[in-house]
Amino acid sequence: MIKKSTRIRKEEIVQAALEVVSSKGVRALTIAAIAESAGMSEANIYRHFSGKDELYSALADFIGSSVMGNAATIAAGGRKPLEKLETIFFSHIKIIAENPGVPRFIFSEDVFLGHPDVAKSLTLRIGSYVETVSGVIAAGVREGELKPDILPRETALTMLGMIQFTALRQTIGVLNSDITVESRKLWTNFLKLIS
Amino acid sequence: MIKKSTRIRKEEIVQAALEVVSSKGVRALTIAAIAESAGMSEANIYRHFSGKDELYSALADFIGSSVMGNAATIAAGGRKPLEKLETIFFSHIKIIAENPGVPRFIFSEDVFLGHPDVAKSLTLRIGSYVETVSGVIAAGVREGELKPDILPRETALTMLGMIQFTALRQTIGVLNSDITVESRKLWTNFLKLIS
DNA sequence: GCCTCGTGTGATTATATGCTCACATAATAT
DNA sequence: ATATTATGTGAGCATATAATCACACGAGGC
Repeated sequence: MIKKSTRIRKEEIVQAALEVVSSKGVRALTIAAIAESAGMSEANIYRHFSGKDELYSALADFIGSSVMGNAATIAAGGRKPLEKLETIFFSHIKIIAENPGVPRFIFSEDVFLGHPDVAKSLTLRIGSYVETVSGVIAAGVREGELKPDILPRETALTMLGMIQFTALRQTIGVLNSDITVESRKLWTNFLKLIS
Repeated sequence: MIKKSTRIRKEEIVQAALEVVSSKGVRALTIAAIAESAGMSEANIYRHFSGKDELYSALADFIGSSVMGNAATIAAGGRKPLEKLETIFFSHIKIIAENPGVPRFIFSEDVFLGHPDVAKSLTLRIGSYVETVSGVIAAGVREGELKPDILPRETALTMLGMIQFTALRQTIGVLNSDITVESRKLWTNFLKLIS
């Protein structure tokens, strides 16, 4: 029996939870499944998290900070708007491709109908994500890289919808080709739409 | 105690199930919840359906035929492509607004990770839906209503992503304004993107 | 009217799941 | 070295859920 600090164990447990979601879905995110994936007893999960609610919260924080913060960093960079947009798009796709659990968790019913506090925090993050992308698009319009008459917010929502729908299609297995190939086609076409 | 024919009861049960999904999510789609919503005993559900699998199958058929068949009918009509596209968009939004359970069920994990047969049938329907919309867009391009260089399939996916994302945002409560208002803005902007 | 067969139900079972508890043991301070 | 504290675990509890069964009953054919 090996003992580690709570800090380490918490990270391990969150990682294990994310793996479970990626491989078997949010529906299968049971304490037993997490414990098995993390290689420890169920009771030990409760030694580090008060319950499922706190675990969900930690998972949301991890996903939120590591994933959505990414877009903000890119947006704050010094490149041209269109370049930023493309980078945001493909890094988002990459995250989805590597870790299907991320979009599944973020938009899961378990979170939004079962854990209101977590839902609230995720809602805020999604909102700021939309604003970030909207800002980049608005800048692109101002600088003449994009069509002059498009609405930044609605265009941002369209782009995020495109990404989210790709994630969904991947989850349900409708994507026959690779997600990277598919996303490249989608981006090429989106460029024609916005510029 | 009132007795009705199996045919009637089956419809009632499917309706009750859809109501449960709409109000409490797929997660809450338990036999007990359906029984309560339909006003009958749990055991009576099994009198008409062999189990949850058959029930899911019936629900998928109902949604598929009544909802997705709609787009095909519109597409087969005699109007101009752009008009058709707009009609498809707003009737899809209307369905979502009136019955949030529809998109929830169609893209639910419970279906795609728990009921493979149902998933397969839904996958087929989604595919033909994408093709239908793609066809309308292709016609629009040919007739000069839409930009000449856009890709029909990718543009169709973008449009459906926009719809699906709206449904998701409605489900998780990110939509502050009404879904009809939101969808009008999105469509206005989408028109600018494609024409 | 009444007989039969399909329709309806309360009680029950088996299993899964979130969670607790008494107890064991490794790490750490003294 | 020993005591203390935090970490780890098997066993068990309460509840929820899918499914079954014996039995009750109502509608349509005669």
